[in-house]
Amino acid sequence: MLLNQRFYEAELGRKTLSQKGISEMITVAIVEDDQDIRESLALLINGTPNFSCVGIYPSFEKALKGIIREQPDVVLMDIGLPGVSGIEGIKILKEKIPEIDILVLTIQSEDQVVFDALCAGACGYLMKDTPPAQLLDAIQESHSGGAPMSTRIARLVVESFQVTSHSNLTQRETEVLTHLCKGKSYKMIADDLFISEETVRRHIKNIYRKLEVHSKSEAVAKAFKEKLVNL
Amino acid sequence: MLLNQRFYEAELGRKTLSQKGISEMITVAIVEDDQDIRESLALLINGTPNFSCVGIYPSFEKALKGIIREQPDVVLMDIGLPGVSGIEGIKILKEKIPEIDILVLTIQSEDQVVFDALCAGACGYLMKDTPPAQLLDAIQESHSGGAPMSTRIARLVVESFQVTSHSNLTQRETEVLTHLCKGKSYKMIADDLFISEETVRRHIKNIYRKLEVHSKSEAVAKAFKEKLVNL
DNA sequence: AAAACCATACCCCGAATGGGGGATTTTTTT
DNA sequence: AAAAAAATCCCCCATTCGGGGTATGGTTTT
Repeated sequence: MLLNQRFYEAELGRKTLSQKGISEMITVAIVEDDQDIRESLALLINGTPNFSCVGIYPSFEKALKGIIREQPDVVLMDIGLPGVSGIEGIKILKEKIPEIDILVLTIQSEDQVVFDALCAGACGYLMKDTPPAQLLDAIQESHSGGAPMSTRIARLVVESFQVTSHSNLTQRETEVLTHLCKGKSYKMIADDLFISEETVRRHIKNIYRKLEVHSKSEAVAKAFKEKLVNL
Repeated sequence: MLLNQRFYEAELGRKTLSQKGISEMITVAIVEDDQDIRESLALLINGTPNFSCVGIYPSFEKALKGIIREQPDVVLMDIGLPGVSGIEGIKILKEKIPEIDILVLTIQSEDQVVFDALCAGACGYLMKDTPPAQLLDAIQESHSGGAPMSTRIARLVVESFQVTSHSNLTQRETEVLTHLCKGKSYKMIADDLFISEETVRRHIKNIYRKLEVHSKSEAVAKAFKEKLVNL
């Protein structure tokens, strides 16, 4: 059977890791609404040396109490849960147990979901098609202070740092916007750029038109969100 | 000279393979000022099937022309380079060849350097103590659209998404600040929170005092930079 | 050469903002 | 129960800001 086949391969992989000297017992809790996946995961974890599943739950509501009691090292959390969403669950859990490592394991890969999960406090993000051996590695990695992510997710996260967004602002306008983002007033910007306050006003008018905003705070907010400036 | 010899061989190798139409070959360039490391890396890469080193350079200045000519798939880049820094180099390279994957390989692990490198356009960040096998995996991973990072770096990156900073703002003040960060006016905030504009004004006065700022744009800027709000 | 764009600068005016007071009620902490 | 903190509301006033014009000189594109 395919499932058992996977487990077997995974365990082979783990043996290799064991030989490398990784020998701490890692306790894991699972929050996953699909029964098959949930139980497969539990089998995988309990069937692997140095891994122990200390709780399997079909929803966050049912998980919270047990997780607080068991204090597992790592929680495998689905996102698309009934009732309290995985994202909300992560927030709540991290508030109760700040040092816990929450590893998202889901089929959802929309950018916003990924970022929401990480903002909420997840330490890693894996797609459900992750092979068993890699999943075990990822749990280990989470517990070792890492942040395992599926290939595409990792790139997504890294690219979020890059200022890609080319607005249609001119160089001077970008310069003025940068000063706005430092909280400067018209007058201060004028002094910094050695131009008249009226010119600053003119640039800002154009910036507002191009960004479709109507105030400094809105412009600053947009600049930060869309990474229009290099501070 | 050894360097030229290797370089020559590398180039020959690549051309031959290209002619044969073998496309899974990953071409790599190395920018690293330490000669020992540089040559070890080249040996490792050239000694591995499907990897080919198509240029090794001791500085960015010496690398730029060759990299543009060779168009390698992946560049292994040190940060602490003489002359043009690795960070600057990444920016320049990504501007010239946007699709190139730049993998930082360095001993520096200060948070700011890591973020600077990623902002500049690096697709991954490895410490120099990465074992050879993992380094090769990381190069492969970079080329497959991933973002390989050393354990600690990955966690650092993921944690950067989390709103850790607990300011001394009250709940209501944080709420008001959140609305400011959406670019709302006093009046709009008052309407949203069902309180008078005067109360909004009062909250904002207190926010300014606590954040030590004197305008909306400054407050918004600080809120974004220190992740005081959950947008 | 004409047109378009950019950076510069000025005027007017009403609305929004920031800083200074003071005050009451509710909630939380001690 | 008392004290402290938080949230609510009000007034005054000078400054800043946002939107509406207009204009000139320089560059770039067409």
